[in-house]
Amino acid sequence: MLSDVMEDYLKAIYSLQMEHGPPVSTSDIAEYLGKTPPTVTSMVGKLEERGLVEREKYKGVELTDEGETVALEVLRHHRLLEAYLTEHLDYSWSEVHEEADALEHHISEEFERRVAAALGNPKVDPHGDPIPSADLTPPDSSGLSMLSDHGVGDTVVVCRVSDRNPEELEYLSEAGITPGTTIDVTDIAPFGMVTVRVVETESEQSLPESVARTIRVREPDGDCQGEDEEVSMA
Amino acid sequence: MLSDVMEDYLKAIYSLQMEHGPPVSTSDIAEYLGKTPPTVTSMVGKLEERGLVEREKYKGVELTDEGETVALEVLRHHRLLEAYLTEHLDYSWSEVHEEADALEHHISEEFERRVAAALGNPKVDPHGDPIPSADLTPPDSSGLSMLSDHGVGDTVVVCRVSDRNPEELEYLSEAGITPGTTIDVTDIAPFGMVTVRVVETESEQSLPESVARTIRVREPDGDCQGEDEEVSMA
DNA sequence: TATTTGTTTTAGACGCGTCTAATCCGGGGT
DNA sequence: ACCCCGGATTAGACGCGTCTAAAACAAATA
Repeated sequence: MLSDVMEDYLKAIYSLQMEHGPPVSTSDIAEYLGKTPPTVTSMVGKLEERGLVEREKYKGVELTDEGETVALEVLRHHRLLEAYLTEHLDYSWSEVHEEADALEHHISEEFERRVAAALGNPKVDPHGDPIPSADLTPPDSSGLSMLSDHGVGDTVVVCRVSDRNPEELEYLSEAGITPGTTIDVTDIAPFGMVTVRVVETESEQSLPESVARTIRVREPDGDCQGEDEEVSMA
Repeated sequence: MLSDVMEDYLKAIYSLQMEHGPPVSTSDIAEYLGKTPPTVTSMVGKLEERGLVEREKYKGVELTDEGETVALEVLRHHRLLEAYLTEHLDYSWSEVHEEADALEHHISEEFERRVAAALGNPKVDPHGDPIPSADLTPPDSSGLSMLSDHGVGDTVVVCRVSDRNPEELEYLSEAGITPGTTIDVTDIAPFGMVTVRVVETESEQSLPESVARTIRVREPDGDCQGEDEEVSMA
């Protein structure tokens, strides 16, 4: 049986792989999880023994298929919980992440099924992140780009925002930038500031590039890979 | 911050105190939690250092007020979860205990509040156990007796059944013995078997004395201390 | 009172997950 | 080709929660 901590490492490695692709460095994992690099080295050693990651010393680490499956399972729990809390317990958009992090390791398969059923098997969570399906096949996230990769004049639709930072989330929520929102890029300052116009509210918002990098968007005519806008938000 | 494990010990000591009164012995705690006595001795030492229990060496242990408050908090979580799972996620009577045990340590105060609100602040869980109030004052369980303490001819109403054993719970559920049920004691065998007639279903059931001890009952005209039959069961 | 019996505690060990301090690569610059 | 520096790993420690084996104790019995 895997410990909660191991699951956290696998989830972290998965997320980092999604962002920068493998291999994932020791220090990136350490930073992501708030641990020291030696701690990570030691833990990664154990994950390797268990066949959950592949490692090349001094190079970095990559999930095996088995490791990825575990990560997807945890992620499924996390995102189903986020959706459930939002939908049925009146949580706001920015409050759910922490709660889901605490619960994701401790729910049974039965609970997972019932929550999924109560939600009607949603495909995305309230942040727009895809919820891995029950069979844990890797979701496909092609067709999405980072808002920060777009230039002035581009019009895009928001698909996902990162759920890692509650303040950021709060801010975006205030600004009306949520999954489904259409935005125009109106200005890019040289010092890493992106200004956008939110089409729905006619308001302009400036975002630091660090935030723009966490916002995934698609072309106006495209599809967020897990299109299913039935999950509401507060 | 208290660990999950410490919370489990406090909860166990609380339950044992409810059953047999203080002091609670090392071996009873060990038995209850499935640990060895030396493990319990060591843990109890830590709880004592933190002021959560009072201990007399070789005698036993008793919760301090602070320790009791922690136990009640955990118990509140547990029982709210049991009620919620039964009410909103379609769990059956006998399935909820394990799930609640896994989750009780990991929900936030916010979650507790929202679940309580979603249930309409119930006073008892599906097994009939009183849910400690939000202010964590000790619930009063006077007026209840054990079914095993009654004699032939007595008529009583079931208030609570223990939630610790799923099979037992399953059996009682089948037998129609649930909180609110009225039963007559029709026979007591010398080898520890109690036979009762369930008034509602007109059926007779025989129960080993060990089970009869876990069923709390009241006089037909009395009140289960947390009377509030709005929590249903499956 | 002396002994036996059963429970409790002490002693010592182990794995997990974490840390700090020290050492060890390896790639980039001179 | 050499050195240097930043990131990675090893070494060694610690607290937690657990165990087994051995010692200490209390209470009942002879």
